[in-house]
Amino acid sequence: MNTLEKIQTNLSNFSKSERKVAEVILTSPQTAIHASIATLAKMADVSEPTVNRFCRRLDTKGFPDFKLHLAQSLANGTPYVSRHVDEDDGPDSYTNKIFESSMAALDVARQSIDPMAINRAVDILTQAQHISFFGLGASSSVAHDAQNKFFRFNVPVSCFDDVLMMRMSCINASAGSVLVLFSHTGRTKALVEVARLARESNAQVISITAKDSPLARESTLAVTVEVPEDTDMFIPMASRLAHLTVIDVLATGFTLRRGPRFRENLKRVKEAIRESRFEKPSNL
Amino acid sequence: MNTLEKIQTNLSNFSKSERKVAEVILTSPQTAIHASIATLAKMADVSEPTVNRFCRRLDTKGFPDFKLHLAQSLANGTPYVSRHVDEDDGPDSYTNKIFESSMAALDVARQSIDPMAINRAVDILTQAQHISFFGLGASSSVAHDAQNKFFRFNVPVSCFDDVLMMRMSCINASAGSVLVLFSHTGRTKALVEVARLARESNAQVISITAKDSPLARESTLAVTVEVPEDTDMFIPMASRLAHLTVIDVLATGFTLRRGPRFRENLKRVKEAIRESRFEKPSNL
DNA sequence: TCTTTAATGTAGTTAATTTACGAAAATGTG
DNA sequence: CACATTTTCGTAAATTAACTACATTAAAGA
Repeated sequence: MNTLEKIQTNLSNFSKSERKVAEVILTSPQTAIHASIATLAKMADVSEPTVNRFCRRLDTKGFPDFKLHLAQSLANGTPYVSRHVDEDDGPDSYTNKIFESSMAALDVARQSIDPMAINRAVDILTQAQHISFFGLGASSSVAHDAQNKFFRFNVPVSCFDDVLMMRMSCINASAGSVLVLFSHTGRTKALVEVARLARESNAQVISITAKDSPLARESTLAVTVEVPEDTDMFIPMASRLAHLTVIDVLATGFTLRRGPRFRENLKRVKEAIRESRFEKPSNL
Repeated sequence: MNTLEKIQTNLSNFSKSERKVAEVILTSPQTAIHASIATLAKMADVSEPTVNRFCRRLDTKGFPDFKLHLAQSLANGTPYVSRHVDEDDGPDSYTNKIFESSMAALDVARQSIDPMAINRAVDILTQAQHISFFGLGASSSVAHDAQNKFFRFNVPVSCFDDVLMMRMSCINASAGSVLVLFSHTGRTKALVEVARLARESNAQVISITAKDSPLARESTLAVTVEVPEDTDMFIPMASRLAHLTVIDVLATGFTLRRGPRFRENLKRVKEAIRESRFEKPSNL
């Protein structure tokens, strides 16, 4: 709940003087955020510490912090909010809603990711002798994408979206093998089983999945991602986007770790594709 | 213009030290709004007055006022700016940059999409007797994802990431066939050729690609998407995300067109997967 | 009415921000 | 290339704002 609404709802819980402060803020919030604690106290006809206590009561660190929160709740220009598609939405409407929900989901995912986990994952990946990407169902395309990306790095990669192949691959895995498993829920039995098998072969298992999930527990390293999934649609949407972005992050970390000379290599890969394309007109 | 964008655009107008401050703020704006001027100065390795001058340069009354503006722009609409990853960025920094760039890219893509093209694409898809998804290279995983999604709709679908298979598939295509081609550039010779072949077989060709590209011209319907691609990295990143989101939009349009009874079907598909998963603890 | 507790204000303390000024760097000029 | 001028930046002092501790008052209960 945003701060302004919070003031509104808690109005009855405040003491007499605190309510005076609340009234002033609700009447002209724009003035409030630019006022000093002294000014505001005078406007509400209370003492400065009362204003301060009022702020603390709203779970803020103090007056300046409170102003920050208030400012944010005032800037309600409908940010990236996940919005549900309605039955009677037109193309224009549902297109926007879905794009906005996707952006909102990425935002949530971003905040939930632990950069240290990313860093450790990059550590492991850079030392890998072979990287395998595994994903089932909707995550199989994510795994394919990862393969495509890391293939460009001139690292031995493979990718499976088939449980039997995964299991066979695990048996042949060794200490230098790194497996990257993608699963939104982290509860797909077959995949959790694969993680266990792989670890029995001393391979390293990195999972991109949900926090505290069976898969996360079964992995050497879990990069946990929180994604708000719109369950109305019964189709995973946002989680793929988040996982793909995690791939981008890992790939970026990988290239950074390898240094500038390595990037020359990427350039050459890209140039190798060029001749398969039609030239762009003149302006470039 | 919001404060964060303003910092981004004026980056070149700042002096050396002010730019250091700008970098710190752009890297972690959330930290910045909660920091004191002293902390921020230390983070940017400049003096406190420099931070203050930086604030004034952005038409604010001073540091506290600046924080207020920044807080608002963080809460507001599109605070995300596409930013390049630096050589010496840490995991925290590049993770944020990439997520933010992705969000910014989706925002640009959203604005560039013509809802009427979406609508027509949905028209065509709902009437299809068979849908094939084609993509090469980085787009092959996009095509796979589309297949996975539309497969749930109980529509005959196929997916190819191999040119020969695509061509064979085109020969066998008929009037009821719909091909969906994914290509960021729209300049991949092989794919443009496939589009032509398909149309010769009277199949409908929908392309998700760049505006005014050879592929767009060769298609029955082009859903054109503009994506700001960070060419520094030599790896396609944002375009896949945008294309996947377009898939989501098309799939959504598809289900809406089919009506509520159709969505019951999706629910059943989802429930069919359930038993392959570990139960979630008790709280749900 | 007295006691106890909660609420509020006063005054002092601490912390943060801003200003004034001077040094250093950068830029332009003879 | 030396010198002058302007811009940039930092140090230190001054100012302002915010917070704490404590005293006082009001309210509630016995």
